[in-house]
Amino acid sequence: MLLSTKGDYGVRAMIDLAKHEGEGPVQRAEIAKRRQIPESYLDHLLAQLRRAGFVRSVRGPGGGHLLAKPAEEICLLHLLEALEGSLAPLQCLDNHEPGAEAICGQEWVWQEIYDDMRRKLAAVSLAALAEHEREHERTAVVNYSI
Amino acid sequence: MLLSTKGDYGVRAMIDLAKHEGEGPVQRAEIAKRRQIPESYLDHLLAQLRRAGFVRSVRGPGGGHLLAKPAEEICLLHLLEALEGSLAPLQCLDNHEPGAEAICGQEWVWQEIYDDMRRKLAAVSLAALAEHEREHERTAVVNYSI
DNA sequence: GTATTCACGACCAATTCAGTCGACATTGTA
DNA sequence: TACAATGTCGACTGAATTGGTCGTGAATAC
Ligand code: FES
Ligand code: FES
Repeated sequence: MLLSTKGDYGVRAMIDLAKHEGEGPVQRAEIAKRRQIPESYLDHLLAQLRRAGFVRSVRGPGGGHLLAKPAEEICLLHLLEALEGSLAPLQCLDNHEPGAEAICGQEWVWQEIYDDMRRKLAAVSLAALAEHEREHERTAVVNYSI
Repeated sequence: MLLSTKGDYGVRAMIDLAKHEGEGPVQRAEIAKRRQIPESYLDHLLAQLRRAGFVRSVRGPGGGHLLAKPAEEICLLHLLEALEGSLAPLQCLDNHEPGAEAICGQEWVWQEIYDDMRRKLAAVSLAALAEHEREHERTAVVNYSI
């Protein structure tokens, strides 16, 4: 498993914020309910996202959480790296020791896969994810109404 | 981390066997030394690989381990899945629950990355890995001799 | 000043990782 | 036949990670 629930939940929460961009703060309890995340756990994730500069939070009545920057400027790669640390499929791709190739001749395969994955994740913005979800909702409704 | 040391060590061992294909059994101690794997741990991995049908083992003096089928017919995908279980980057890609898209709109991204990764791993055979390593050895020697 | 909301850290149970160890089975050789 | 070399198997373990819960406290709108 490359991603723990932390990454998954964190992205879910961010998609939720993106879908309510420009509508003022969204409360933790709302996100937790809509995205099926334990609220007290979501607390930690939002804290992490806030420290990483993706989220801005407002206290007091009517408070909640908002995107700290436009959804178009947040890509899945940076988001997940903030939540999960490195996404490297193998330890050695992060801190590469010289001479490793001699004892383990498979790094080239994984390096390529890793690069490819990062490229793909970098190409997906939060705005794209939110739009994709809206699109999905529309087709789901259509299917239901038939 | 998608792969634990189990997968990495296991593949290292298999590459070692592939490089000695046709030369009779290779002993655990040799593999462990060459590939820097704790020998008693390697024991478990070889057992797993044997149960999965990739390795044949011979007991007694002069015994050891060999590939159970030609190196060309063993691909990295099946090998790693035997060692690690599923390689899915997220739980939900294995046992997909209906309705998940409504609460977590990112599966499409990961599904694509996953499919891509599997395709790449399936395209790499143990023979290719062994050959790649031999090639690397040659260029390393050349570099050293300059 | 009170209700609402976020902020932060302590704590926890379960699981997985990365092994180690010891007893045992098999087989080639002297 | 005895013995040495080798693989086989399962029990056990310490450390880390995962996926949370809970309680206290701080900010702020009203
Ligand atoms: S040590 Fe890097 S792939 Fe094995
Ligand atoms: S539940 Fe599948 S990607 Fe989030």
